[in-house]
Amino acid sequence: MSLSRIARNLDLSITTVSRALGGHHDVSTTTRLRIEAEALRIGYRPHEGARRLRRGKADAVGLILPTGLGRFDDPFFLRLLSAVGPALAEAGLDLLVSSAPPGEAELAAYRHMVEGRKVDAFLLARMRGRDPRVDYLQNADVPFVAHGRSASLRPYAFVDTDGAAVVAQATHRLIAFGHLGIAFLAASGDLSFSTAREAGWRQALTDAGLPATAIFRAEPTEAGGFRAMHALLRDVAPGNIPISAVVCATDRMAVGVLHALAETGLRAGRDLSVIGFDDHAFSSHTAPPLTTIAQPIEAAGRRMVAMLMQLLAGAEPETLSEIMPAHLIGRASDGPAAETSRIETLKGQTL
Amino acid sequence: MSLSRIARNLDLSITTVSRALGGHHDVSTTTRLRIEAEALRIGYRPHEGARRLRRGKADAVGLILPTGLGRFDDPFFLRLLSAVGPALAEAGLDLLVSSAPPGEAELAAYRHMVEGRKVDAFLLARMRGRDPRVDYLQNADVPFVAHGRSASLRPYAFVDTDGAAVVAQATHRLIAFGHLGIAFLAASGDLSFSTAREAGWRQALTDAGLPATAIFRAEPTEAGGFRAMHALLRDVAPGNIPISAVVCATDRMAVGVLHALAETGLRAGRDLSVIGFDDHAFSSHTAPPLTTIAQPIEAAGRRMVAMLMQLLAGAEPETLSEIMPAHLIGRASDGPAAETSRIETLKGQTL
DNA sequence: TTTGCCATCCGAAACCTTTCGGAGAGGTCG
DNA sequence: CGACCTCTCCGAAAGGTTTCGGATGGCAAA
Repeated sequence: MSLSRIARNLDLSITTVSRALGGHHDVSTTTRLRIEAEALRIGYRPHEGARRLRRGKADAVGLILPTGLGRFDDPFFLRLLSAVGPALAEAGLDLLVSSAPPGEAELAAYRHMVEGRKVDAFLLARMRGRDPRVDYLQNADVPFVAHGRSASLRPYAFVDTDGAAVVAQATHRLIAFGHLGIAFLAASGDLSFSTAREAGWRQALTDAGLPATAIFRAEPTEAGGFRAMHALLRDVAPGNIPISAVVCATDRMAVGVLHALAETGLRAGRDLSVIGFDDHAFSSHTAPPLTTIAQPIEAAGRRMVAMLMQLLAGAEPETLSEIMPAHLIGRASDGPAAETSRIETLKGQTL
Repeated sequence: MSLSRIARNLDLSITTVSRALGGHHDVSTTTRLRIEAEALRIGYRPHEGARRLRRGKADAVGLILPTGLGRFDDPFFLRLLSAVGPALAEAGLDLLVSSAPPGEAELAAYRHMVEGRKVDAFLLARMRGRDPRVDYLQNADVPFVAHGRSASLRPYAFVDTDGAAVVAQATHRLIAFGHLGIAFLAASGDLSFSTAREAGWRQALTDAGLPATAIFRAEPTEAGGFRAMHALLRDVAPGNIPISAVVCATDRMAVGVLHALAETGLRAGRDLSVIGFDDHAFSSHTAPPLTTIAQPIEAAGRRMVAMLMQLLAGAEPETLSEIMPAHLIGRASDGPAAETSRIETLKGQTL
């Protein structure tokens, strides 16, 4: 099971066995062959732990899932994991996963991995506007690649989706449909993906000379979307909804919005247009099927791993960044604004 | 940063420092205090890798996510991870995650972790009827705890949901509603959770003297449920559906079924009753809100970790098992069978 | 013959921890 | 005074790997 065992069996030194198996040049072909045969015979596998101790590297990367309030379900992370796992494995790196709610516990989880030298680097997901994880890791001089941007003094390596551009595109689609009161349902919690998407919505409205005032925010879950839309509908006289379309920061929120509409007897896609973001598996099976935006999560995960390898090979973080395009998928939850709806909209612009 | 550094600074031996920090008794209080102060001063943290090498343990457990065909979204795994992560961390164990599609690649992933001595044990999820992972791990003598049961010669430690009992209960609810043609939509792929749930459905029908013939199967995804229901409706004359209710193996499938119904103009809960399983976050926001079954995933995850600790402490696998109850949540996707539907049902029993 | 070079091999240290088996000092007891 | 015990401490080995700095022997060039 160990180098010493092979060395003993073959009456060679441990050094020679190590160098033979390591593919170094100063071992004769005959010896190398003998060693390889013996290694195969006894089923030798290097002891990763010993190797890592000696090399001073953990050969592992950490990923700490930001648990939400209450239940934690977001398909985003699973899709990221399923792409990142194999890519990392291929590079010979282990993936250490933990989870913690943002806050002190989260930083403690990072510290735990860093101080125990369990990982060489991190993968960060779901960036926040001002992200304490970035500060900590930069200070501790631990390399990392993030999915998403956040405000930070020093640049870092990241992959991001061009949320602003594609949401602007989606908003223009609504404008072309004749909508005038187009709201944005933002995610609470200073999440940068939401900020970027909101900027796209704002830009599109401004470009069209429309006011970007109808913004409301909620937890980025189905329940959050439901509650927000429900509150909006409740506070307003029936038939007098101040908006005719809503762009949601996530598909999950859009599902909640759809539900709130259905409950009030409003038809999504006709009485009110709804657009989501993510194109999760359920999004093509809602009622009506959700018009949404597909972002390349799996590709982003693989790209993040590739960047991590470069970082570990000594590349400078500021040279590593990529913004990936997302694309709109038109389904049935949006459509032309009804005449009445247009009129109501003009009346009730303030929200 | 290391014991030797403390020892050097204090002019003591490494042994003494190790024993002081390890809480052994043969160190004088004075020395212990000096050592602790110095450790604090230089910010000493034991090197996990070195400790593990010496102790011959990895202090880590593996979890390999069974990637599905195509996209991999199932909220189940995320909920499991978010419970398992903190529980493991508290026990001082790391969680190594990877992902692989069932088959040769999956076994290779397990072998990779076992042979590289990266983990001491595994957590298994989504058991299959005849599960090669169980055989491999039992042969390799690696401890593990599974979520779900599977056919195996030797017993193993597991936590499972009592899917049969609760699905029987759900089926009885449908029977009480007057349904006579109650179908089961099973998950393809020899998944044991589906088999158990199917058994519950069968049992309830048999108890009620109803034939349990209407079973069809599909991928356990929204698309799978949609396609299956769509095919069923397409092959049948309108108004002549041979069933009036369908119990789905998972919520995701139920969402697909709901979609297929909506597309055909059928009203779930009135024309056809639908019951799911899992109570995922989106399930209370479908149209109509889904009647489903909540299973304690987070509690199961914590229980699995507790069992794992016992296993690592030397407990015998056959002494470790727990079957957890699940409970029905009545919402709006099921209801009394319509008169016509009852009649049609009697006509079209064969499916 | 000396010198130098190449190919092949190896001892020992290092990575950091834990632990076995003492050792020395001081006290107690007969 | 010697035997024995307790308290406190430590050297060295072990865990498995990598790697620095040689060492040996053979052979060709000078």
